[in-house]
Amino acid sequence: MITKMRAKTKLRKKPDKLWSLDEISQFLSQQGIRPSFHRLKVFEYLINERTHPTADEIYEVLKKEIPAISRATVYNNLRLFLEKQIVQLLNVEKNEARYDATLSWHGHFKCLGCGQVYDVGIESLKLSWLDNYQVLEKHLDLKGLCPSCRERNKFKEQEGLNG
Amino acid sequence: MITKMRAKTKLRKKPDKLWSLDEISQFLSQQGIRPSFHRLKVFEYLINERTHPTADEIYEVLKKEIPAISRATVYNNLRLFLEKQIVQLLNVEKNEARYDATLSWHGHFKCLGCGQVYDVGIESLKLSWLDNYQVLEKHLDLKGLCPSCRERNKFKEQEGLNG
DNA sequence: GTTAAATATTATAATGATTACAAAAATGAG
DNA sequence: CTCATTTTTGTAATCATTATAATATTTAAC
Ligand SMILES: [Mn+2]
Ligand SMILES: [Mn+2]
Ligand SMILES: [Zn+2]
Ligand SMILES: [Zn+2]
Repeated sequence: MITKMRAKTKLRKKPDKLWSLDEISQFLSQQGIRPSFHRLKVFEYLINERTHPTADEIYEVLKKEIPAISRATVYNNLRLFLEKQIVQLLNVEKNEARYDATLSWHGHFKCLGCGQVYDVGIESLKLSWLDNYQVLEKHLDLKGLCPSCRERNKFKEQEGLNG
Repeated sequence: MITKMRAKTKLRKKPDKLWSLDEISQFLSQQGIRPSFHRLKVFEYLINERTHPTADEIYEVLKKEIPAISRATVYNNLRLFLEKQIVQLLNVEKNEARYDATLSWHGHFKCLGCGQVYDVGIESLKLSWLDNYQVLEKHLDLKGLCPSCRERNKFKEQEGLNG
């Protein structure tokens, strides 16, 4: 009964403690990025929601609180974050750039049913013959169906087995 | 002297034997795809060159031999190949769809210097918590510098170590 | 606190890869 | 050969993103 701790964890999880605007402001300053208001809000969304949003998703959400915000501002700031290397760009799906403020090495799973992008823990990865290659970026991208979408599609799945 | 066979292999390799148009025609027919001439040539390029080309690269090459060919035809046939699942789509780089007729599980390395896309062998990959998820696609995409581009950039690399 | 320079934001135009569309050409069964 | 189906073509449309130039805001100097 003592072993088997750590229950099975959800793949995408909000951070335990949300970042305050003050903390974000400090962090951006440390990184040599001036903490303008819109900029703070874009980063806040990335770091506190962790939903791997597209630029447009961020724009649509922020527009509710800041009706004057421009789509270009969101794109501009995301580009800046990429240059400064405080967020990473995900290309799980073509024509759908998504952004992630988590930089530690992990993979992504996109559900083709609901469209959500989940984090995937990577326990080990062994590659052949990369001596002398300088690896600057690594991306592991999976696609498929999450448990609930799979449940909803059970019928089709079984159909596939026969047909 | 008997051990240590198999010298270090290049990451991207042309197939040992090129496919003839006849063999390709047969293969497409088997897959329920009618082997029109342009279609054959597009697939021939993918299967015999193995350079992970973009649609436009294929178009530019085929145009030399078939001046009347249309860019739309290349796109149409690539889309058909994807639907029929005889090629896979690579999203290593955003806004740069590349196509690969090798379907076995392997990763890709794109050199940021010369732009070439190499195959990477995957010896093992262990993921956490994907029970109940149905994985339909897996992509491992790396970016960096290949040995020769790295050599050419040695100066900059060392600069980075100091500055 | 005014002023001037630097930076950020905005609205809109431009880009570029891909797709949609409709007409023309090629193919194939009968 | 003839008609129906498929393929190809050329062009227009789409859509995410970037470029541009004007306006607004922030910062630092005086
Ligand atoms: Mn992530
Ligand atoms: Mn490959
Ligand atoms: Zn789902
Ligand atoms: Zn290179």
